[in-house]
Amino acid sequence: MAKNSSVSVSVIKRLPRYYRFLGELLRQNVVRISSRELAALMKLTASQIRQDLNCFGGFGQQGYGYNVAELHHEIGKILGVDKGFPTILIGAGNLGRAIATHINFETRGSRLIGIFDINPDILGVEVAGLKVRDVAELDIFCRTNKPVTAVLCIPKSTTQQIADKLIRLGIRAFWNFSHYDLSTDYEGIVVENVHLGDSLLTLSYGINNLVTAPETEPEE
Amino acid sequence: MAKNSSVSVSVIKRLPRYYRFLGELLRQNVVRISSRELAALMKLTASQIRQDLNCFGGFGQQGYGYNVAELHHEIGKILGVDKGFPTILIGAGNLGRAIATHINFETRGSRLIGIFDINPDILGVEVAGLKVRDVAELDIFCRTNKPVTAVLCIPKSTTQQIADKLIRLGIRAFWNFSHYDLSTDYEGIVVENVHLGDSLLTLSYGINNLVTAPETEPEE
DNA sequence: TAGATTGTTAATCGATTAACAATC
DNA sequence: TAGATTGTTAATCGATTAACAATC
Repeated sequence: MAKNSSVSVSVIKRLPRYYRFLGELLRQNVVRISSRELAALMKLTASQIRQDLNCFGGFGQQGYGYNVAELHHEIGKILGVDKGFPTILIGAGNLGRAIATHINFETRGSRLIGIFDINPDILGVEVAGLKVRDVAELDIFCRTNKPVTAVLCIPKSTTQQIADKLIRLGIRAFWNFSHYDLSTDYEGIVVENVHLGDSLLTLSYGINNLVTAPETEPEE
Repeated sequence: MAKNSSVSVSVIKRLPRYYRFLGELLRQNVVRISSRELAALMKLTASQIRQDLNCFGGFGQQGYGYNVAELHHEIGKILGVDKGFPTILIGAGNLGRAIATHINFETRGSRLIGIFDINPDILGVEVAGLKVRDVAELDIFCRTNKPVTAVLCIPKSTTQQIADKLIRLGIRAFWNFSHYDLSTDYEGIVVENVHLGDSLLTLSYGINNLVTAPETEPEE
């Protein structure tokens, strides 16, 4: 059943996308789908879909395909969508506040239970239904509420130091938006570095190359 | 010189990270660095660094290594960091406003020149030094100012339609934050789909697996 | 049963790593 | 010159795709 030991990260990174597409199909009341049909929809190969799903178990049925509701549910279980891991957010600046209000944590395996900042001007302000607390309260808050995940929306200069402190306080997962590469190989700690700046630069490369070298073969 | 035809996306996605680390070294007044030293710093192999850089040309010198300032500058040129591609942002909700204020477009090849929304309550509000305009003005604005890039911070239901419209208005690049997969194979259009929700779900998977199956080999 | 489609093994492709001759 | 380190070719590794027997 649980074959999920050492599934490659390429596969894991595709799971949320499968989950999204299956959710959409479910909303459209599609009952069953074959790997071929799903592949066409998601612009993948049917082979890849079957390989990916078989890392976790045989969710399909020969001659029939996959039951959409069941597959959606199973992938949700693998991702832990309703685990509601208690989560805190550090840094209630522009980005932090937007993440807190814009992201639907509840449907993505998490539950936002605390927001922290150092800026006195912002303490007590309500964001996403939570009052912004002083980082000085972090110790007592973590001991009491045992958050598992920390969302970091803080300057790169303080990230490593805050991360170390949070690990000592029992945090086991980081969703890191700071411009700092948080090491991904702490024992027993999971890290998602986001890097929006890198994403924009990748786009810039694309534009630059579109304009600079549009013709692969000059015509004369 | 310009060997950059058909560089693999794996390599391209690493360029912004090289650029970041080299920028940091530059700030620390490091003059030269070998692929081995840089590899240790970035947790890559020296081989990979040399392979990656040689997709674009020989920036190093045998027996010496790489000049930090020069390499930083060259990668910046490849990424188009100072091209200042004119950019508009559609959707001035929580996320849109945070992106507008939080991202340093200027140092990442872009220049934010317009922000648009449909919500009458928000029109005219100043965000990142720009007054939020009505999407009804999009046509005239694009004809006048010829933006190249659009940042999409809009609901998934409207994304495809807005993207089609923007392509007709001359937009050639999308930085898409909506929960909709914008097709990545329009001819002559570049797309970066961000999907913060998928990122959070990937983290959730990680936590779920940390807790569910921590021991690879049970001890008895 | 016949048709369809999976689960899974084998073949291919691409990306990463290792090795080393070229050269500063 | 000798030592160091690149640029580049060759070897390895992993991920994707193709093929097909199993089976619903």
